[in-house]
Amino acid sequence: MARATTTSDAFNAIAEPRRQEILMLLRGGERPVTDMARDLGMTQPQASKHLRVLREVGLVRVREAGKQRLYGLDARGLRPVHEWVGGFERFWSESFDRLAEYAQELKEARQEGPQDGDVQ
Amino acid sequence: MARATTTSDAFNAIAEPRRQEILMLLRGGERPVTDMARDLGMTQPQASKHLRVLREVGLVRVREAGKQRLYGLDARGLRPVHEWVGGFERFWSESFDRLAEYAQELKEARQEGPQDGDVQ
DNA sequence: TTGACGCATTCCGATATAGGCATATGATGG
DNA sequence: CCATCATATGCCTATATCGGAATGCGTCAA
Repeated sequence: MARATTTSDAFNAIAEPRRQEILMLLRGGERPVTDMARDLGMTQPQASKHLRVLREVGLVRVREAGKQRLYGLDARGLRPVHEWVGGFERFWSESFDRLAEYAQELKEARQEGPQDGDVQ
Repeated sequence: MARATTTSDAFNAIAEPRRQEILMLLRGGERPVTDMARDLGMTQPQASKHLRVLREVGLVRVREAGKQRLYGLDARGLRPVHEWVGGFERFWSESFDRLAEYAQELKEARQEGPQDGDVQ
């Protein structure tokens, strides 16, 4: 098997830096493809492809306006992501304490038995 | 080119469902590899590989304990992700309203003249 | 020392990108 | 109907997975 499809969910879709840029840009309002491509320093096909992915996971929507296609943000799909990550909030707050805790455990372990240490 | 490396940052690392499961499981405290593999229904090599990725992006740390290697959560790396996604919070709240808003803007724009857009 | 156990790594195959480039498709204005 | 602008797609290459199976390696107990 290979990696999960970029269109499998919001997590995978926003993993790409370029797509993150697009989403941030769209917070400023709807915009046509070529404009975005220019502002973000990418080619038009590149922008179109990334927008396609974002569209497939529902993070952006399109609206036809004459020759142009205005892409707009539909951030609802980011909410689940925010909540999932938020489920770890208390852990990154405690991180420092926990590190100290581990250091402590480490010393104790050393005196008791053989040795150990942080690997990595 | 190919997709960004899974170890390039937390965004890419947590895009994998299996790794999400691991992180969730680790909220319960440190655990040895085989235990996790069993509980999550994956092979030991699979668990080891995913843990390696998580280790490389700093989302977990290891501690040697005799034959075992205890993996523990280090959620600090998730904070930036949470904040980035949080930057869209007001948008998923307004989503519905904005859709209506856009429809409105659309009509107005049509009567005025050409078009433009918010240029960030 | 030997064997069992816990974990990491390596090799393999199938797959899905991301980017570059060329081109097809659509709508618009003469 | 034609030329043009705005987008979407198709094709191609290099690359990095993910899973599976086999194996290497360090630790522990008898």
